[in-house]
Amino acid sequence: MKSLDRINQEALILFAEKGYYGTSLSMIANAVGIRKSSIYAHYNSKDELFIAVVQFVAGLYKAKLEQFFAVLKEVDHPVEHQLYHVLRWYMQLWVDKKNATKFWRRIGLFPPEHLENEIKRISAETVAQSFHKELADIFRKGVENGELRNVPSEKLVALFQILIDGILTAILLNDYQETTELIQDGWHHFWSGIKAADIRQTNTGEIKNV
Amino acid sequence: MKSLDRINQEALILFAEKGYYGTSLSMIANAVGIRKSSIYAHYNSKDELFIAVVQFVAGLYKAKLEQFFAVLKEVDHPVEHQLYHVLRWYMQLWVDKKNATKFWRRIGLFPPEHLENEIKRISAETVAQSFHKELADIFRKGVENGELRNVPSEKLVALFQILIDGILTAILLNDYQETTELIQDGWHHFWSGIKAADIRQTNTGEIKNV
DNA sequence: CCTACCGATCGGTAGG
DNA sequence: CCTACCGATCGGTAGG
Repeated sequence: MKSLDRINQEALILFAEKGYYGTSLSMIANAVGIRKSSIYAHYNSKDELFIAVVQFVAGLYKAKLEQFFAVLKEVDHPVEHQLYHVLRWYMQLWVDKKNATKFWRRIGLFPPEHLENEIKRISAETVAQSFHKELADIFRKGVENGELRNVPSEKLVALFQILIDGILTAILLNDYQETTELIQDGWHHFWSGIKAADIRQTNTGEIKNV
Repeated sequence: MKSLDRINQEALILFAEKGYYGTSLSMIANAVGIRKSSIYAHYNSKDELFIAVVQFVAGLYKAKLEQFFAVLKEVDHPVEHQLYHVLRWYMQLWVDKKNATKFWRRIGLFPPEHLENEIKRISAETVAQSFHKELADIFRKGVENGELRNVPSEKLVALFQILIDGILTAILLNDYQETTELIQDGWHHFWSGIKAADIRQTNTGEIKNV
């Protein structure tokens, strides 16, 4: 693996675990096995390295997101199944990319303030907007075909985001390894609240895997 | 105001905004208007000051929590109203004590690792356990009197916590000033999912204030 | 990618 | 609560 990639990788781990101010360039260099000053062969400042890591994670999420929704759209599942799979996919991302997720959540909630605007811009342009758009499309379809109650899709996206953030917070706070039950229960009750009234409540929560 | 109180107050603001490593003792001293070394008349180390702030916020939350639930138990509201008021009270705490809430969330999700165990111990002993207990009592009552579906109260507490954390994350991420709509929508859908089946869905979301 | 450095700031101490 | 100071480490540079 190239030295630049190793710097980015170790920087991601350390920034995720200790934050921007809790991570020094010496710590990153030590983790890579080089001298601190060698980092400056690749980046002109700590801020530049940090933003590069932000871009790296944003690009990773963008790729995963596009791939997932492309596959999801190929088959014509009911909205109920589509949303459940979005939830499962999102949480699987946490399991697969813990460092990236922890980093992303940290800089989203508590960014170093002199980089806040740039972080929010990158997040919006690379990930947040398209994720929001894909979700809104699914919800709109669900309202149109009668699967969902007639609620504005913007509102449904906001509610779904609350569910996602709530579950992710629980995972981060309690350091869960096993998230399946949490996701299933959370989904079950969320779906009970948004589905059209003519679907029986006793019929929810029995979703099979793809 | 005493100098010690001013140190605690400015430390809380700075730790909340910049975190443990992003806040230096000089910054705190500057904010108070004293010299850095004067802080050592009150605390023996940065860690000691930080933990004192943790204790202060924990004590604040404990007092608010005990007061709120004492009042809540005086009147015999339906579980639906009780839970909605818990949600409203919790979010009002955010509005009233933004610094404390931001600090509390930061140290809960991303504590400085050498203080992680102590922070979690203080949080559990002072706030988290009793909040959990009060919620479980309400849910248990709701299941017993038939207002709620027959779901273990532990599970209902976890779901309610997801709702709270999801809403709080939305507020922190988007810097909302107006949280009323988010809370009402979130509550509406949460309640639709947990209420007993014989209550009509169209009857929810019309909760009055106390 | 290295050695050798820089001024600034860090948490913390001595002594009053 | 102050002045004066400590060694260690910070982000960053010069020069190879």
